[in-house]
Amino acid sequence: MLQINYLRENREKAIDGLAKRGLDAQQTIDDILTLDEQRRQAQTDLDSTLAQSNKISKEIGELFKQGRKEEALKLKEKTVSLKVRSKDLQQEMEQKMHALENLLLSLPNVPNPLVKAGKSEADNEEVKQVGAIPSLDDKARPHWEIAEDLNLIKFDLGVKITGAGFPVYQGKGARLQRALINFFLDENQKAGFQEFIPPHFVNEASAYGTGQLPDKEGQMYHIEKDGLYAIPTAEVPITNIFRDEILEGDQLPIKCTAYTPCFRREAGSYGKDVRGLNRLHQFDKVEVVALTKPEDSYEMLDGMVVHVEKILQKLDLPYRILRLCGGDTGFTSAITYDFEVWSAAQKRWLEVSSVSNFETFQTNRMKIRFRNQERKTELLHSLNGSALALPRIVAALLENHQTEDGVAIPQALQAYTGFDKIEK
RNA sequence: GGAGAGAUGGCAGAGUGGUCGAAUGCGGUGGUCUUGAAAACCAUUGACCUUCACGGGUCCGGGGGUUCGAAUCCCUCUCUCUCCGCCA
Repeated sequence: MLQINYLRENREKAIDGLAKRGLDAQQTIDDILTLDEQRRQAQTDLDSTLAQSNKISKEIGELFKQGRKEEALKLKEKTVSLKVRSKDLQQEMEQKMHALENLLLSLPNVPNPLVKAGKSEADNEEVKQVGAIPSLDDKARPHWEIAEDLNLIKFDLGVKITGAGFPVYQGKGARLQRALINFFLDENQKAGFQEFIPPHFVNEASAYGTGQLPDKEGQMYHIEKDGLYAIPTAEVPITNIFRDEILEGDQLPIKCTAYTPCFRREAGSYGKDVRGLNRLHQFDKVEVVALTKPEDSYEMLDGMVVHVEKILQKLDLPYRILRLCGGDTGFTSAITYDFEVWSAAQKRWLEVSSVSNFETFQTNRMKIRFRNQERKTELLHSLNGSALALPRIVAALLENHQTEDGVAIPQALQAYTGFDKIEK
């Protein structure tokens, strides 16, 4: 949620910025500013009404104490009109506040100046591409064939037990999964991210905090009886650790990492490009989350980008980095870098990580603050990224590193898998 | 699942209708003293809204109610603890 202060002072900037998302926000922002004005007026009126009635109440108390009952009862009558008035003002203020908040919630984050205007993924900028794209012959097989053939992943078995999009990993396939999780966590830890194991279900307040609710309700699995949601990413529980907290300057920056399974309903995204591991309802991901002072967040963002790059390099996977255009940048993000690895058999890029700076968009709603130099509370910046999402990494590993009779395991991973190749 | 107790400031813990944003202790910060530190002493120390400012307002788990007035009374929800049952 954008800060009302920011909009008061940066009306033009916000309108111009949001235009890069293809959004004409002028009317909404002007409505917000009007409501803000009205809300503050109602607040001031309410405050002075309450001040009057507080004063009278004290006087009544005083009179009763002195035994001057008559005068007290007379004074009581005066409060009647004040009471009515304060109730009205209270209602008016709340109504303005809700209207204002609803409009505020409807606005996405204002993109960073680096972000280019654009409608869709076609307009994303390629920042760099690293690693040679392997030229496999036409015999190159897609990962779902390799996985089934080598008994690594059973898609049908998942359908039997649960449903489509819930694969079963087995044998070396399961071991590879565990190896990758440990490898990622170790790399993140070496880079200074503290490891967490959070709950895999969150309550409503947490889902609102990171912005899954109210909009993306249909994307989460919901356990109605207990009011809980299965997490779509570790970002949700991890960021919520700090909800309503005021941190001291010397605790910053905060860097966390966590492995969790992620659950997504992916409603409406059936059909193309969802075969095999490309899109699942349950998948594994290792996430990194950071909280920084406002002036440090872009340095942190750059550091996180470099960090993810290093991991991909260790896995010998060709990758490219995209800076998403306005239209493709997520609702809550000010700037997002997507990482994609080359899928040798599908002959296309697969997104494996998304690193974003949310600035104060998340922390505003969650009230994640720190005490600045003047000892005043100030909102922190929040960032997160995948380091990394497993399924498409596995897909790329199987496809890119396939051999005549199996799959070769990258050097860096061998200490974790305990084997250097997978054969039939 | 059954029975009971409770939720107050960073923590501990008073407060059962009026001047209580809230005693006291600990902790934090600043200072005095000291070569330095400790101890001691002094001062200070919640968040939010509003105002150019003075000031005003809100917040004692959440929501609602009674009252001129609620941390204090009533209703309701959530959570925590103790005992019993069940259980990885």
